[in-house]
Amino acid sequence: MSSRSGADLALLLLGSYRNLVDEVVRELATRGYPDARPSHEYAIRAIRAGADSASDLARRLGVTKQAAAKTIAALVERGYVTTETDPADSRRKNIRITDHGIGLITEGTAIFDEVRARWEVRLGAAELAELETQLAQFVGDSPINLDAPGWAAGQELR
Amino acid sequence: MSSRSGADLALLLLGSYRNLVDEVVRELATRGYPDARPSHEYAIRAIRAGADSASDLARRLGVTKQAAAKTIAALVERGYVTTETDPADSRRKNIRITDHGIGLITEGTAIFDEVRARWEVRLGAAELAELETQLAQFVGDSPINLDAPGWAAGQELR
DNA sequence: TAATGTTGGTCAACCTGGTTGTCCAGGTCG
DNA sequence: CGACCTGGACAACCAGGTTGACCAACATTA
Repeated sequence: MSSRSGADLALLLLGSYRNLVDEVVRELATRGYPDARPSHEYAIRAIRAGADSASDLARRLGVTKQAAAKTIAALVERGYVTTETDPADSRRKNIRITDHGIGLITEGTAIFDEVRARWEVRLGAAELAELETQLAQFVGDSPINLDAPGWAAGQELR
Repeated sequence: MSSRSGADLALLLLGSYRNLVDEVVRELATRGYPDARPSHEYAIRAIRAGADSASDLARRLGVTKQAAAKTIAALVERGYVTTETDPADSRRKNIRITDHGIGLITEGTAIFDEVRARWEVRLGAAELAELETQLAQFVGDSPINLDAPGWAAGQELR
């Protein structure tokens, strides 16, 4: 017999995610990245991981190339990346991360880890590690590619 | 030292949520509710819990009343609720849940619980319960009202 | 080499689920 | 009565996706 309902579980998962991410976005804003959205972080990470063109990024993010192109446009606009046509293949536009972009994911990573560390204090290291293992099980058998958080958009803070 | 990064933790939480909800939506579709979105479920639940007008629902969901009105319009369109102006206060439009709407949350609840039960089998009842307790801690100290999942929208399955 | 196919990018239109901002009709209260 | 809430609706907008159509550039192969 369940102490909680499945619907509650969903809300708990989503709520935890929102808490974590909101905290990061909020903190990022105070550290000189006021216009950074979660999706920007994920996108820049994917680019750094090797997605050097729009189509590439699209595949890696699991979204259409049009969506990826929009994201890239936003990143360019905010100065996180630059693009220039590939000299070897003039169809491609190579993406390069700027120092500002590097700064964003560096700070982002740090803040994520800080928040996680706070959770660790509250929960205990072993417990948090186990929680992560358990979550990984749920995600692991997923048809969805975890490297593809197209669904990672999130909304603005209220 | 963390075996995982904070950013990974975020993805785990989001991924688990997505898995759970996608499953429910998918199953709901096969049971006669092909156009049901997660937000519909949450909204109907809120209505059932006492939100009998648009402004009411807005407050309960933590969104603007315009957003709530749009949601209600969608629910009406799909036949999950009906509205009629309050005889006592002709500004208000009282919301009533139809049988179809009741069916939706009944089935929805059942499916949520089924999926949770599967997770319980995989993890063990005690472990899942503990996981929920831990998550509740993260959510518990939140400024965000858990009864207000305005951020519960989610996207279409791909 | 020329024809055919594949790939990268872009434009345009649209959808969902939100947001402001403005406005008014209907109640409430002094 | 007039001065204020409050419920609802209209319009415009935004983010982050989606389809669909299309073209230019590279790749392949007869």
